[in-house]
Formats: sequence, C-alpha cells, structure tokens
Amino acid sequence: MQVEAEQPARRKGDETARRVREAALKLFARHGYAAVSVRQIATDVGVQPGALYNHFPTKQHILKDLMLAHMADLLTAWGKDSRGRPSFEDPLDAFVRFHIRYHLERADEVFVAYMELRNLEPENFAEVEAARQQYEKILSDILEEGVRAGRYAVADAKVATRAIIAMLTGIPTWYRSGRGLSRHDIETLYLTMVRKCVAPETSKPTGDG
Amino acid sequence: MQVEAEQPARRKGDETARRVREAALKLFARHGYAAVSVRQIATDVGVQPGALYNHFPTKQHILKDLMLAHMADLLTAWGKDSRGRPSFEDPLDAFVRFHIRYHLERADEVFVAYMELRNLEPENFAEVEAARQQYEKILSDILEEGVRAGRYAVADAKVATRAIIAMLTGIPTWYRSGRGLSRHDIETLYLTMVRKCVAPETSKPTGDG
Amino acid sequence: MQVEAEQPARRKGDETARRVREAALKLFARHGYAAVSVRQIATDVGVQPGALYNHFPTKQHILKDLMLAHMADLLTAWGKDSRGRPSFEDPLDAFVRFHIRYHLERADEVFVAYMELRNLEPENFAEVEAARQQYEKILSDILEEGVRAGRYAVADAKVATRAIIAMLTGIPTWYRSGRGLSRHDIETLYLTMVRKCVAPETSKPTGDG
Amino acid sequence: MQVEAEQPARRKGDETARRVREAALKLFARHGYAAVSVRQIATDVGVQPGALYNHFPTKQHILKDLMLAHMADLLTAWGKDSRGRPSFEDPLDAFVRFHIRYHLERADEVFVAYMELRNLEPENFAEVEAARQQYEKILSDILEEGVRAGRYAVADAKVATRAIIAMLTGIPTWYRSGRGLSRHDIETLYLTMVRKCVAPETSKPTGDG
DNA sequence: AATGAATGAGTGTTCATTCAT
DNA sequence: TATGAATGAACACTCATTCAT
Repeated sequence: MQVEAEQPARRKGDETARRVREAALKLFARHGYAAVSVRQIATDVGVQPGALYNHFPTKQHILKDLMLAHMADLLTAWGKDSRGRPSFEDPLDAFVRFHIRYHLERADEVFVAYMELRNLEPENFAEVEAARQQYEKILSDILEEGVRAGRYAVADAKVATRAIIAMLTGIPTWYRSGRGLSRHDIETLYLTMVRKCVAPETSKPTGDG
Repeated sequence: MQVEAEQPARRKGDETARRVREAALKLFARHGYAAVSVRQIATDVGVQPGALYNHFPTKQHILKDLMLAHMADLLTAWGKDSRGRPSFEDPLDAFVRFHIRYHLERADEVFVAYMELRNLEPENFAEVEAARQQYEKILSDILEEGVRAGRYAVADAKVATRAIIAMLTGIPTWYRSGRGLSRHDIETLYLTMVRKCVAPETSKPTGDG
Repeated sequence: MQVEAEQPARRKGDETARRVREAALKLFARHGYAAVSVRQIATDVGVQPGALYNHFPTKQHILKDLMLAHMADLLTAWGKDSRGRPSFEDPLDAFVRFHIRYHLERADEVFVAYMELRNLEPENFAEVEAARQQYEKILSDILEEGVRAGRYAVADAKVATRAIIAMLTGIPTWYRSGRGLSRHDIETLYLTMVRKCVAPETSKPTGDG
Repeated sequence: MQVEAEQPARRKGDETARRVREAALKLFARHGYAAVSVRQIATDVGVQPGALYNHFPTKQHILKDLMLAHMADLLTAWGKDSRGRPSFEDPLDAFVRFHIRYHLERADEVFVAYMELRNLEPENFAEVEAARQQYEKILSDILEEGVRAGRYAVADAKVATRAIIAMLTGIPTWYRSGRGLSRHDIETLYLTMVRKCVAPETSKPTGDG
C-alpha cells in the first residue's frame, strides 16, 4: 500500500480525535466530567455524537486519555527541563519554577487531572495515581537529598512534599495574568516561601494549643 | 406556635431533612454533585424521591444548603475558637491549628465546598464565595498585622494567605489517621512549615531562572 | 393504613402494568422482541417511555413476565381441566383437545413463548424451559401409561411427545377461524391423526431407504 | 462469463459474499435477524461494515438471499431425490425421509427460514411464501394421490400436510446427534408415526369433549 | 410528610447506511 | 474491493421534577 494514499483519511481521523480531546478538556475543566454530555463534546467538535465513537470507545476513555496524557507530558517535560540545567542551580528552585510554569500554562489539564480523579474507573485511576506518585517522588527525592546535604531542614520529607505541591498547585485556581502580578512575580513569591519553608536555620514551634 | 402539639410532625420532617443533608453530603463527597442522582439520595435516606421535595425545592438547593452551612459553621467555629484564647498566643499558630483540626474533622464538607463550587448557580456561588473570602481575610489580617509588628515577613500577604490555605487544605486529601502520623503530628509539622514560611529572618532568593 | 385510601394509585399502576403486558405481547408476537422498541410499547400504552420503568425494571423483564405467566397459566389451566373430567375419558383425547383449544385462544402468548426463547437471558430461559418440560411430561406420562395398558403403541414416548406437541402447536400458525374449518373441525381432524399415530394395531414400516 | 481472466477478482468478491452469507446465517440462527447488527456480521467475516455493501445493498437483502436460496435449494434437492427413486417405493416414505434428512443437515437454514419470515419485507415474504407453498404441495399431492388410490386415509389433505410438516420440522429444534438416537432411528420413529397417521384402517374419534 | 405514577428531556451508546479515498 | 470516518436516527434507560392521593 502507498503511504500517501492512506494519509488523508488517517489525518482526518487523527484531527477529529485531537479536536475531541481539546473540546472535552475545555468542557471537563469548566463543568466537570459528569456534567458534560457526549453530545456537548460532539457539538463543540462539529460532528454527530456517534462520530466520537470512531475515536474513543467510551466517554470514560476520553477522560482517561486526557489524564494519562497530562501525567506523561508532565513527567516528560520535567525530564527535558532537568537535563538542560546547570549543575550549580538549586534543584528545589528548579522544581518550583518548573512546576509553577508548567501548571500555569496548562491550567485546564491540571484542573481536570486533579478534580476528576474520582470519576476514573479503578484501573485508570491506579495508572494515573502511579504517575502522580512518580512526580511527587521527584520533589521528595530533592528534599531528602537536600536534607542529607544539610541544605534543607524538614521533619518529614513526604509531608513537606505534599505541602509544597499543594501550595504550588493551588496557584492556577486563583491567579489570572495581567491583573497586577506577572508570572515571574508569582514564581519569585512562591520560591521565597518554599525556600524559607525548608530552610535549615529556624526555630521550632513550642506549644501545641 | 404551639410547641407540644406540633413537635412530633415537626421533628419527623426535620429529621428527614437532616438525613437528606447527611446522605447528600456523603454522596456528593464521594461521587460529585453531578454524578449523584436525587434517587440515590432518596434511596440512602430510605424514602421515595418525591419525598425530598417536601424539604428541598431542588437538588441545587441541597448543595447550596450544604455549602452555605459549611461556610457559616466554619466562621462560627473560628469565632468561638478565637474568643476563648489567651492573648499571648500567636494568632497564626492558633489559625493554623484551628484550620487543620476543623478540616480534618469535616473532611466531606470541606471536600464538597471545594470541589462543587462550579456546580453552584451564580447567585449561590457568590454567597459561598463571599464567605470564603471572609475566611481568607482572617488569615490575611493576621499576616498583615504580624508583618506590621515585624513578627512575620511576607512580600504579599494575599498571596501568602492563598499559599498557606492551599497547603493546609490539602491535608485531608491524603492524610488518613492511624497510619503513622497522629493529628497532633500533622499539626506540628505544618505549623513548623508555616512559621518558617513567614519568618522574618530568612535569606531571600537570589536568582530568578 | 386504610386499604381503600391506597387503592386508587395502586389500581392505576396495576392497570398500566397490565396494559404494558398487553401491548408488549401484541408487538412481540407481530414483530419479535428484538424488533420492538420500548418506545413503541409506551406509545401503544399511551405513556412516555420512562413510565414503563415504574412497572418493569428492563425490557427483558417484560418478556420474562409474559413467558413465565404464559407457562404458569398453561399448567394451571391443564390442572383445572384435568380435575373436572370423567374417569372414562381417554386422557390423550383430553390433552389434545385441551392443547388445541388453549393454543388457539392464546395465539400471541404461544407464539411469543415459542419464538422468543433465544431472547431470554440464561436464567430466565432456564425457568421457562423447566415449565415447558413439565408440560411435556404431562403428555409423555399419558403416553407411557397408555403404552403400559396396551391402549397405545409408540416406540419412544419422548419422541412421540415432541412429535404430537409440534404437530398441535403448529395449528395457530396457519389456522384462521371463519374460513371453512371451525375450531371443532380442527379438534376432530387432529384428534383423529393423533389417535392413529399412537394406535396399537398398525403395521410397522418395513424398509429404511 | 470468461472463466480465467476474471477469476482472481471475481473469486475474491464471491468469496467475501459467501463468507457474509455464512456468518449471517449462523448469527441469524443464533440471535435472530433483528438482534444481529451489520457490524457483528462484518466482524465475523473479518472486514469493516462498509465492505458488506459491496456485496449486498442492505441487511434485508442478506436475509432475503439466505431464505430464497434455502427454499430454492430445498426444492432442487427434492427434485433430484425424487428423480432417482424406484417406482415401487412409497412416495410418502420418500418424502418423510427426505424432509428429515435435509432438515437435520441444514438446521440453521431451516431455523432462519422459519423464524425470520416476519422480518422479510412484504415482497420478499411473498416470494418465500410461494416457495413454501410449492414445497407443501409436494406432500399434499402425495397425500391426495394416496387417498385416491386407497393407500392412505386422511379427512383433509391440506390439514394433514401441515400436521406432518410441523411434526417433522420440529425435529431439529430438539434433536442432537450422538445422544442416544441416531439419525436413522429418528427417521424410523417418525416414519412409523406418519404412516400410522395416514393409514386407512383406523377407528374414528367418538366424542368431542 | 410520604407515596407511586407520571412527564419530558436527556443520558451514553449503537444502528444501518454512505462515501471519499 | 476494502477502509475509516461520518451521518442521522434510534436504542434502552435515567434524569430532575411534579402531583394526585
């Protein structure tokens, strides 16, 4: 078979699948997976509902696709980011900057990945969860290594990881560019807080209420 | 109103409404507002779907009720907590401890209040949002006052407020009691991090990526 | 609770369920279970499709109901018929007459019960099949007893049972009253054939092709 | 038709059409025409659904093809069978043996031809029905001729025809080879019953219940 | 205050069929 | 002749809600 002869249909199908993902991402982010109907997605794409089933066997598969792709992209992006970095740079700084940037650029993906976990069927959930833990491990490894080297001080690296990631991941829920703070400002503000948070030279809490 | 004559019926109705809220809260927390049907709630309560409409005019009203009640309870609880506190206690410590405790005790309410904002009709959303801002203001007031007094150092109190609240509110998403860390441990760990985060004596970040 | 107070709604519901069965029976008989949509049944009954689900959990349940009810009615009718019969009457005569009459009166039920067996889910099929075997056993018992008594001669009572029942059950597929042959004519014609079929005094086939 | 030049393409196409018929026959017999989708047939054949439309203009045409082909084959087979038969053989014996053999060998065709009559569009139905009547006429001619010759006694040859055909056609619904009775046993048993059924020397029924 | 039955719109998905390639 | 993508209608079933009782 000739390669070129196949391409038009192929390409057309791939293009539709891409637009389905795009429309679904936007709609899931805005209204939530359960509140979005297959018909709405199809309308957004500009096809009949049945046409979606040439590209995704079920609505759940669309969600799974979006979430797995997001996690894979995130890990890939970190891989690329971390490879091209000078050795003298503090890895925590690098992670924080990377995380903020990536999450501000992909607000919809991030939001869906976070909000729709409970709508994943168990098997799909496990896969996404595994990727999420892999990502968290990047930060906890950085923290543990820093603690060993005496650069940071945290009582529990796992807890600190969650605290920092929660703090950073919250940004896209309220930050809107062009209203006072630039993305760079955000980076600087959060970087300062994270650094202090894990800095070694600090007093301990005394009482417990 | 005659108290005694009306009570049996009254009580019965109130009891049903209470059980509807209870069931809805649990189901919304687990599956999300959009994914839970009125029938499921009714089944959980042990009545027919039509019976719910004697207590709530629509499904949306149940959600609104839960979220407004949660926000009101939260603010009331803080009011009570803050009134009975010795003046020498650091208010940030008090807030952090309060927030963690309250949010760990009411995991379902907190989760629903956070996840279902987008499913509120605009008017209801505005009301809940106002309460949320009122709550955030408690922390930002504490931070601003502390900064003025030189006890804390944060470059932007609003941003720090969001960062701290995001960090703390993330706890119930992963913390499960009885697996290593006690609630008291959690309080201590997070309190330490928050204190360091806003501590005045720390070095500033130098580079900016 | 007062019995009478409940009756109106009850009665109304029962009446709808009855009309659903009636409409479904007619439609299944004409077009086949798979070719009849829930909407068609609802339209026939004069309600919205959703209303059917107050009475039958699935389309399959309607079919099961019809088929089980038919088999139960058939066995009950035979029980009644055979109890009030004089002892001198030949039981085979009685069975043949009963079968023809019953099957001509309930052509739709019979047709559905025969044609839609493969559309029953396994569990329901097993139940219907059991009833069918119970009915066949009536005839094979009659034949076996008659053979022992020397009144009939059949080489294999089970096979003869199937042959006779197939012969008789075929009647409603072609017989239309009022076109030449009365029901009584049909009874007489078939009774004659069945009697001869099992008569003892006949020559055996000689060759075997 | 030129045999050699056209064969490769022709053969391929014919081969697909053949496999479509084969798959459709099996599926229609198992699940019924209405319950089988074009996609299922295509999957069974190993092609995409669209490919079937190169061979059959509609799903209905597949059914029509199967049923007409079956009826034509049946009549042809009888023609061949009856031509090569010694004149002394009883034609009823011959017919019964032929019918049983043919119907046991083509259980799927027979079953579909019988069950799916109502799913034929009127025109197709008429065509199949005509063939069916042609086949029935073979038997009723035999009976009428035998009655005239005094070899058989039946009160109504048309009714007897239907009775005998119903009896014989029922065999494949329950008979499974290799479980006790051989095909030859079946032939003998049924032949005995049919012969007795139409035998001249029998008493008449007396009462009428 | 609760029920049982209904509505009318909507759900995710499948249908037979078409058609450019 | 087969494919992959599409259509438009239909599928069985569920939805939130209403209402007479």
